[in-house]
Order: sequence, then structure tokens, then C-alpha cells
Amino acid sequence: MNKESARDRILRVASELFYMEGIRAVGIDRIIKQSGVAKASFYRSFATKDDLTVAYLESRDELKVEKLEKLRRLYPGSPKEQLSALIRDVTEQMGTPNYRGCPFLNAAVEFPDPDHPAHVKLLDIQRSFWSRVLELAREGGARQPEELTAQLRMLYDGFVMKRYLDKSDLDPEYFRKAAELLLEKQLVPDNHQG
Amino acid sequence: MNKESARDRILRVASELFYMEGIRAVGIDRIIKQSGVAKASFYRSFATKDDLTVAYLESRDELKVEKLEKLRRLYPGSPKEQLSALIRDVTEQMGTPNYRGCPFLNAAVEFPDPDHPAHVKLLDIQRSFWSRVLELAREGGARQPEELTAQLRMLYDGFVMKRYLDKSDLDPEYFRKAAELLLEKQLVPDNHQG
DNA sequence: AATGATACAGACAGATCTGTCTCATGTCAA
DNA sequence: TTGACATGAGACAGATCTGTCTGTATCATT
Repeated sequence: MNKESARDRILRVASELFYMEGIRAVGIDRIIKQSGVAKASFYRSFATKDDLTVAYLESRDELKVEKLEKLRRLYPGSPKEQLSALIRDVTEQMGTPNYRGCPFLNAAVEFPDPDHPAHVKLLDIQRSFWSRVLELAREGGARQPEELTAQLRMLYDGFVMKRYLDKSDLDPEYFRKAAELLLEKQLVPDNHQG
Repeated sequence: MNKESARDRILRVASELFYMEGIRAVGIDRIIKQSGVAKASFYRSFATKDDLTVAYLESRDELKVEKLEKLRRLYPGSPKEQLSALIRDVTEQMGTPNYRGCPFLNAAVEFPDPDHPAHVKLLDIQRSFWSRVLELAREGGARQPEELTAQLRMLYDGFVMKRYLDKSDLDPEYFRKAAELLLEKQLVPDNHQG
């Protein structure tokens, strides 16, 4: 029965607030009050708000990476299945109530300065995630893995944004069909290639 | 030789700063200093910063609508050509140096509260733009115009975001090919339908 | 009981933000 | 020349932000 550490409690509260209302919009004081921690304790765990922001992005990334690894283990040795499962998974996940878009894309908008630590971190996270997908595309025998990955990424990020500001029940189905069309074009053994 | 009005000068300066650095990140004082206008004059033109923000979004929207109308006039009576031209156009536009993403998507992230005037405005702008595209898809005889429009929107918004944070020379080509694949599937007279 | 570590509570500094208000200056018409 | 008015310059109020610092309470160990 480990008591949750102050750092974890702060991070949990901050994650919720940052995601729901935006990072810039949420002040330190609110996080402190809501996590029931003293200001001094807060600054012992995180030297600056930027540090907390980076930790927030990292924790979000960990969840995403774990999910991907789980899917990979679920369909061992079958990259095509892994890709399809990934598409199904994000499609479902997008139905979550209180869905507020991609934490990394949002952070990129909030911190456009490419030298800002949060911006650096999120670029790194995005690069790393999509290079894993690229790996999948390669392993699956895509004709042009870079092209397929880039297109899936566009479609996915756009799905995320559309879903964020204009929820429609049909979106997930539209997304899935478009993604599978892209996959099909690149992964079929050897069909009518345009 | 009409002298530019104070309002126009403010709006021009604010547009540049808002787009390049984000709306929340740019203070009134900077806009005032850079547009060489007195604070009182500023507040005569725009009662609040929110008003200026909404005006900024409106002016961006006008440019976009004009562009679309121009394309429609360029290929009269041919919605398919208009759609293709739209895709080509955004593809080219995305190569602009200092490209910083879609002003409306960015604003949506900066003002997630759906009641915020800027959020209301940008939702309206987005809805209006994509209903025009839907019209095009209908006129062009798409099999499922809603589906095609939603998919094009996802692809486009994702292109915008990817382009924003990870510029790659190949993106425009990948986008164009994916968009045309979607178009093809929906607009060919009567081919192999999946 | 004494001590040291840790945490809460919150005052405080210093910066920055929006929006109001004052005042000096310039312009134009009568 | 004079009066009405618009404008630039900027002080100011009040709020809010991050981050520092002080003081007090709690708890484990000696």
C-alpha cells in the first residue's frame, strides 16, 4: 500500500489540468492547491514549470509507447496486423469522453519556439513514435514505407484535430476506411498498382 | 493614396505576431508599440483583446474564402477540377517560409473553452469552409460526399500539423497522392468499387 | 525530551498582463 | 487666433503569473 509520492500526485493533477485546459492556461498555484502540496514541496519536485511540462509530456509518451508495445506483442511477427490493430485502437480511443486532442500537437501550438524545452521534447517524442511506425511499415513490406508512414501520420493527426473541435459519430469510420485504403495500396502482395 | 487606418495597421501587426508567436503569447503592449499607435487609440478600435483576436481570425478567413472563390471561378462548372486545384493550391502554399500551421487550429488549441468568442468564431469558420468543400464534393458526384469531405479534411489538417512541426520536402507529394487516392475512389465514373 | 528532516501554509517580490485614465501635442475649421 | 477634437505617450490600477522565503506543525530517530 505505497502512498503516492508528492511528485506523482503533482504530476497526476497537472496532467489532468494541462490536458483539459492547456498548459499556459493553468497556473502553478492551481496545481499546488489541487494536489494538496506546499509550494516549497512543489518546487522540490520540479525546479520550474517548464520541467513539470516536460515531465507531463514524457508521462503521456510513456502511455503511448506502452500501448504500441502491447499491440506489437499481441500480433507477434505480423507487422500488417500490428498496423491494423494500431488503427483500430486509435479509432476506439478517440471516442473517449473529454477527448481534447493530442497532447503533443497541442503543446507544439502552445510553445512554438523550437528552442523551448517542451517543444524540443515533443518533437523528440513525435519523431520517435513515427519512426516506430515506419519500422512497422518496412517490416510489413510496404512499397514506399516513408510515404505510407507520412500519409498515415497526416490522416491520424488530422483525425485528432477534427475530433477535437468537431465531434461527429461518423469520423472514426471515415478515418478507418481512409487509413485502410492507404494501407491496402501499399501492402497488398502485388495488385493493380497505379 | 489612402492612408492606412489605425485599425488596419493594428490588425496587420497583430496578425503577423499572433500567427508567428501565438495569440496568448503576444501582449497588447507589443502590438501597440509595433503598430505605432496609442493605447487609447487601440482600445477605440478594439474594445478588448478578444475582439482583436476575433478580427484576426475573420481576416484570415476572408483570405481563405477569397482564394477558394478564385479557384471556383478558374474552373467554372467543373467541381472535380476545383477540388484538384484546391489540393494543388494548399500543397504549394504549404511551402511558404515561416509557415506556422493553420491559424484556426492553433486558435482552437489556445482557446479550448468552447464558449470563448475566439473558439466560437473559429468553429464557425471551419464549419463554413468545409461545408463549401462538401458542396464541391456533392456537385462533383462523389459517392459519399460527407465521407470524402471528412477524409480530405483529416488529411489536410494533419498535413498542416505535420508541416508545422516537422518540415520534410517530400510531404507535399505524399499529401497530394493520398488526397488524389481518396478523390479517385469517390469520383471515378464507375470503376472497381471496394 | 531533543533533534533533524520534511511538509503545509502563505506572505512576498518582481514581472507581466489587460484595460483605464491623464495630459501634452498636433491638426483642422471657423 | 482660437476652440474642438483626435492622437501619441505613458502612468496607473488591479489581476495574475512564477518562483523565493519565512514560519509552524508533524513525525521518526536518538
